[in-house]
Amino acid sequence: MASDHTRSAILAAAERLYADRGFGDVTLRDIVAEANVNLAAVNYHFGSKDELIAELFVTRSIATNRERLRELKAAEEQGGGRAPIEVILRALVGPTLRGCLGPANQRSTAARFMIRASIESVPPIRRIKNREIDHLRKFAGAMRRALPERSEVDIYWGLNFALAMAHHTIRESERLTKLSEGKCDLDDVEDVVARVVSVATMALTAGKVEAKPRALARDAR
Amino acid sequence: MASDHTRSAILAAAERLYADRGFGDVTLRDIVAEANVNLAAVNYHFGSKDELIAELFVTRSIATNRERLRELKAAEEQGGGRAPIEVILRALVGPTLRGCLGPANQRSTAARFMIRASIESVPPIRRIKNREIDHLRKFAGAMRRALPERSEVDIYWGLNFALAMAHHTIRESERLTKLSEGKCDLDDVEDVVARVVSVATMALTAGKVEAKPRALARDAR
DNA sequence: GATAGTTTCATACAACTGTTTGAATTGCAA
DNA sequence: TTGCAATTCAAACAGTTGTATGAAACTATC
Repeated sequence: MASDHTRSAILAAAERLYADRGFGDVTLRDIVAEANVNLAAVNYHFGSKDELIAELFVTRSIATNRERLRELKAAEEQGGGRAPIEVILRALVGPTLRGCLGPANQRSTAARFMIRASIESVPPIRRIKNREIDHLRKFAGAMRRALPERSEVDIYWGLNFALAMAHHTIRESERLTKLSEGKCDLDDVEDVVARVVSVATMALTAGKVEAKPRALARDAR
Repeated sequence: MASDHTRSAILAAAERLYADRGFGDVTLRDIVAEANVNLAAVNYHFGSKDELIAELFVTRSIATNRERLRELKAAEEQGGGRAPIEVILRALVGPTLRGCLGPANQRSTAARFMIRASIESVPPIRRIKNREIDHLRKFAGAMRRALPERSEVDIYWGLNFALAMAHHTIRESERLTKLSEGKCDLDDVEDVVARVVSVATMALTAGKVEAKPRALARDAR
């Protein structure tokens, strides 16, 4: 077992480099140089480059998913098995947005890595993403419970659009800032979350008689 | 000038291969084999691999942009310089969705190539995408004219969300089909367009007194 | 039909990639 | 200390990549 120092030095260096420069032009030699370890160490500790990338991604990925499910479960328990749709959506997109947006200087390496992973989809990561469906199904279930009168198709479309707005905003945050000449403040994460949740909620409840007219959910939770 | 046959054979072969297998694992040697031309032909006719990719992308890209602007202009002229927001949004997302969705067997190579370009963002393509901002500004302008009482920030967010839903749906169409077990019909393109436009419209008009209560815009245009 | 310009071709190049090897070193238990 | 396994290391390997070269084959013009 030993110190494990080399192993974690590689992980840290790889995450940092991938976050900064993307998967495309970071080689194993760059990583080992940054980590101050020998080239062969990567294959010794991880087996292959792809397995290193996969380990980085799954680690961050299950952390996000756990956070999502924690919020969802708390909300459903509090509501006796049925949570308001806004809160479900917030549990879905909140952790990702909070992880990936916010002031750049205080954005964690982990967050920047996940942004990269979302922009440049590299094979080992794509393989893992495909297994995320089961996770999403749990949210679809919660949403169905929250909106029992809504058709399943509409639920899935709402889920799709919610993820769309969250991921696209992360992925294209730079362009949105430039396009809006800074008027859209991507650093105000809670505002972004509120906007996404609000629009997704409208998408899911439009054309229905609402139990109670809701505010924009800007200050929910 | 000569026949230009080699040049277009390379373009066609490259587009086909990139569309099918992605940028990641298609080499120049694959392309020239598919095109039945010599390896050196690519550098002779295009200068470099990146310039070949760029030419493919800009060609398809300006075609889409032209189509978008044509629809936008037609709508604004018909409305005396101000088009309804639904029509503007339809001009924004319609061409892309129509180009990239629909029954797979009748999906053009060009469309499949653009989907790839949207999934795997490779450097030469990323550079071009960054110049797309001017194009989007024209839509932001039209949207401002359509919704003069709306704040600029809201306009940009609405634009962002509209693009988000369209692009994400294209990019993750496979996953949405799987997640919904086929219940979401991605082949019914006009339904997808209507859904995106409808949600984006709600995002842009919510909280305002609407001139007239609108239907879901499913049959607009 | 010679000439000049364009295009094709086989081949080589140079660089870089992830991975493997086998010896050296380290750390720890007996 | 001795012995053994785990780890590190320098070096090489094998493969692939995009690109360059210079001769050959065309093509059209005069």
